[in-house]
Amino acid sequence: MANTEGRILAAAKEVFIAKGFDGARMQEIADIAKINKALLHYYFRSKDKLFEAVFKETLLQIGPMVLSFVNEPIPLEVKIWKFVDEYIEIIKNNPKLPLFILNEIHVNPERVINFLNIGAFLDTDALQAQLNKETEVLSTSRIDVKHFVVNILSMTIFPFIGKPIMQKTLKIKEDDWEKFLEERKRIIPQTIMNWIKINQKV
Amino acid sequence: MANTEGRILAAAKEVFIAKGFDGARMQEIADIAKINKALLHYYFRSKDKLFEAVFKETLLQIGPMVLSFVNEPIPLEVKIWKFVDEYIEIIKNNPKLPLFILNEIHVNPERVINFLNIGAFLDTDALQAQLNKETEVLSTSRIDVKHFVVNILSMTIFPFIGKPIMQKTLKIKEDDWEKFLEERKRIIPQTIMNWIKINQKV
DNA sequence: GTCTATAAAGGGATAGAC
DNA sequence: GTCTATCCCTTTATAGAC
Repeated sequence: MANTEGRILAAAKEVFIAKGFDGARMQEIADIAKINKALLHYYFRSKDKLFEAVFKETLLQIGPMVLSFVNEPIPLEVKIWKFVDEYIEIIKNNPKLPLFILNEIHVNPERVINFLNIGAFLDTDALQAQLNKETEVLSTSRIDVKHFVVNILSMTIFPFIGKPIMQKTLKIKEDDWEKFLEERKRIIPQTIMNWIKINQKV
Repeated sequence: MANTEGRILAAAKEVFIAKGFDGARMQEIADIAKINKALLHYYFRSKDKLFEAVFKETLLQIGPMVLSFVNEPIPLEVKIWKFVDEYIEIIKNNPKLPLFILNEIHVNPERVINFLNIGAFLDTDALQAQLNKETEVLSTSRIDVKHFVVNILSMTIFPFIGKPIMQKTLKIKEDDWEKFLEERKRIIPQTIMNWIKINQKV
């Protein structure tokens, strides 16, 4: 059967993301990987080590992919559209990932803190410079790069994290969720650009 | 000593929020409440029942408080400012609450699904009507209430959920966090209002 | 109501055969 | 590499004294 280590990692990823570290059971991971518990420990010494492998792999997979072009010299508006579009597509394929990562950081910072250097490089100074150039052209007041980044990330990621509540509160049926996400690809850049464009000079 | 049940609930809330249901230990709750494990089971039959009590109480406490004025007939811009301001203040006092609630919904929907009716009433139709009136006056194209609500909630709540990553990526020191939140009280309404104001008619 | 002691089950980890 | 059997610690839950 196809390589065991790969199957274990895939199964572990599935269970850890669905249940979190504390809720995950080695037995369930073994069952899904179609092996027994003992073999888990043969490949990865402990639950901690297995989690570490999964978490590291996940961050390496998702981190750089997204931010690769953020530091590149392309027009601001294009950058925003591209970022939102790509990010939503990626998370659509891994909708539970953001909450999983954020929650593990929360409940056990010590366990994951070592890997947080891996993803998420962002040249804030360069981005702030690009923002300054943009607002200069538009003759509007400056935009703080911190709030710029937080606004975009928030509006892009939060709908996935809060999906059940969003669906309930706003009466979005599961069939309409995909359409809703497509709308957001348009709405988010629009919201950001409009914010920048009429930000009155004081 | 002050009423035991209250101390248990307070201790349980603290531990459940910090560690999640799966990570929480009855022993730790007992220690913090300065009683022994047996007494926990005397007051609340099981860990599940105790969690249920805590979760329900938490939702009841936070849900209606926030949305009480959202359905009221006050000007849109005032409503936005007030909402963001009050919401940020409330979460500042319970910064771990949003992630806790969202994660519990995620890892165990069955356990919490019954209580989700409690909070979060929102008259979306009325709010959509108010938005329509606003864009009519401004002669801009209509705003979808779904994205309106999601945008505001996202930008308000997400910074708390992603605090460690925000701090790291954007180099916000702990001392500056409070200031950062104060800035957001101004930035979020501004972002939303600007979005509405120059949303071009097609 | 509150305690100590202990049962009962769960779950991570290991030994040892093949 | 893979399995079965089992160890042993942790954790929830209960029994029973005071």
